[in-house]
Amino acid sequence: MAAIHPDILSQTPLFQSLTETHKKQLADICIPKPLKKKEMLFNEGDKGSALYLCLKGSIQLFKTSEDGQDVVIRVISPGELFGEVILFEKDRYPVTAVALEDCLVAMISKIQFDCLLEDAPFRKDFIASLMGKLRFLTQQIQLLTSQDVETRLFSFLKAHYGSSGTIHTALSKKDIAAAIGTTPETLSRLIKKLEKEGRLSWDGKTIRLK
Amino acid sequence: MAAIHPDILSQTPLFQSLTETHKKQLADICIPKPLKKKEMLFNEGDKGSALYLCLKGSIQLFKTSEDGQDVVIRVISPGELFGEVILFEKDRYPVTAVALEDCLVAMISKIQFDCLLEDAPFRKDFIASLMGKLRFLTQQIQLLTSQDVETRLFSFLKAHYGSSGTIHTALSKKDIAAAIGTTPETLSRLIKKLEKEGRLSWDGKTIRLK
DNA sequence: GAAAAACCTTGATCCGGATCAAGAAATGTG
DNA sequence: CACATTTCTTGATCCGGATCAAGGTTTTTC
Repeated sequence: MAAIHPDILSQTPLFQSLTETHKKQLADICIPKPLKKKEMLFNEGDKGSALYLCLKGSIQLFKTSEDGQDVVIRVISPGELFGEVILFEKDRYPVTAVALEDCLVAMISKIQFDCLLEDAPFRKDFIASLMGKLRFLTQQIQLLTSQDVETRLFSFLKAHYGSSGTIHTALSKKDIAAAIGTTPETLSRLIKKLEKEGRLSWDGKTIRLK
Repeated sequence: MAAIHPDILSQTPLFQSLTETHKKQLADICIPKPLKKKEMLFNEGDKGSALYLCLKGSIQLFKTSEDGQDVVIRVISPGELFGEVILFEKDRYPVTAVALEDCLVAMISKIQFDCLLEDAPFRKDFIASLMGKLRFLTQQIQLLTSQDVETRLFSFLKAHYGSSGTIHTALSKKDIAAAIGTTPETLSRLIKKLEKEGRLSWDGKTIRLK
C-alpha cells in the first residue's frame, strides 16, 4: 500500500503538466503493484474501480471472441495509462490485461483520479491523451485492414522501440505475432525472408534493423 | 450563419445533460451546414478549427494509405459528434470526411466548444462520449481482425439501424461494402447467398431481416 | 430523354496468410 | 540435472476474399 516516488511520474508525458504539488499528490494515491509474467491484471467484463499506469514491462490488452479467439488490441509500454475506460462508462473493463513479462504498474483508484481531474491543465492533458488513443486505434484499423504483415511488423517495432538500429525486447515472437495480428508461423517465415534479404537480424531477444 | 434550434440538440445523447440555458447557448454557436452527396467536409491532414455534429444523413470517415487505398474508419449517423480530435491534439484532422448522402451538420468552433467544457456535467458527458468511441474502435478492430464478412455485415446493420426487421438505408452497396471492409463483389455475392438461404431480402434501399 | 457516368452482378483466377502437422530448440520446474 | 512444457521452425495444404474482366442496370447530368 506504499506510494510510489513522484519522479517516476515525470517520465510519463501525460503527467508532465502537473505541478510538483500535484505530482506528489498523485504519487501518494498510486499503489504500486508488481506483476509476474503471464499474470492477469483484469479480465474482460470484470467490474473494476481502478485504472493503471504501466511503470515497467509490457502488458497485453486483448478481447476474446465468442469462438474463443483472442485479438490483441494493444500492447502497453512503460509510461502509458490503461483501463481508463472504467472512469466514465459502465464499470466493466472491455478487454483483458495480461503481463507479457515481469512488470510494475501503479494502480490509481477511480475516485481519486476523479479528484485530479478537477485541475484544469491536468484535465486538458488527460483529454489529449484520450484523443491520442483515438488516433492510435484509428491508425491500427488502417494497418490491420490494408497493410501486409511486413508493414505491420516494422510499424510495431517503430512504435515500441523507436527507429534505432538495435532493439532489445523482452517479448517472445509469439507475442509479437499476436500484437501485429498474425500467427507465429507467418512471423517466423517473414523473419527468415527479411534476414535472407539482409534487412534485419533477429537473434534471440535482440533485433538489429538495417 | 443562423443558429440551429435547441430542440435538435436534445436528440443527441451527448447533450442530454445540458441545462436548457446551456442548450440554448450551444445552439447559438452551432452553424448549420448542409452537405450535398459526395461533398467533402474536410480532408485528412487539413488544418481545422471546428468540430461537427451530424444532424441528418451519413458521413464517411476514412484514411488514405500511401498507395492510394482508402480505409473506412467509421460511418457517422445523426446525433454523433465527429472531428473532435481537433480539440486538443495537433490541429489537423486525421481522417477525411465525405457525405454519403445529402446531409445536415452543425459546425461548432473549437474555441466556443472549449468554453462549454468549463461546465462540469457537460465535460463528464463529453469524456464519456470519447470513451464510447474508444470502445467502438476497439470492437471494430476485433471485428475486422477475426470475424468474417457476414458477421461484419450484420454487425454494421445492427449498429446503424438497430435490430428491427425492416431497414431503409440511403447508402449504396458500395458504401456499405467499404464500411465493413470488403469489396462490392464480395458483398454482392454474400447478399445473393443470404437471400437464397432466406435470411434476408435486399430490394434496392430496403432490407428485410428474417 | 439521351448520353455519360456510376453502380451492381457474375464468372474466372489468384494470393496472402491461416491452419495442420511434427520435429527441434529453448525455457521452466521439481 | 532430467523431465515437462512452451516456443519456434519448416513443410504441405487450404481457403476467404481480393482482383481482374466484362456485361447489365441504375442514376446523373445536360
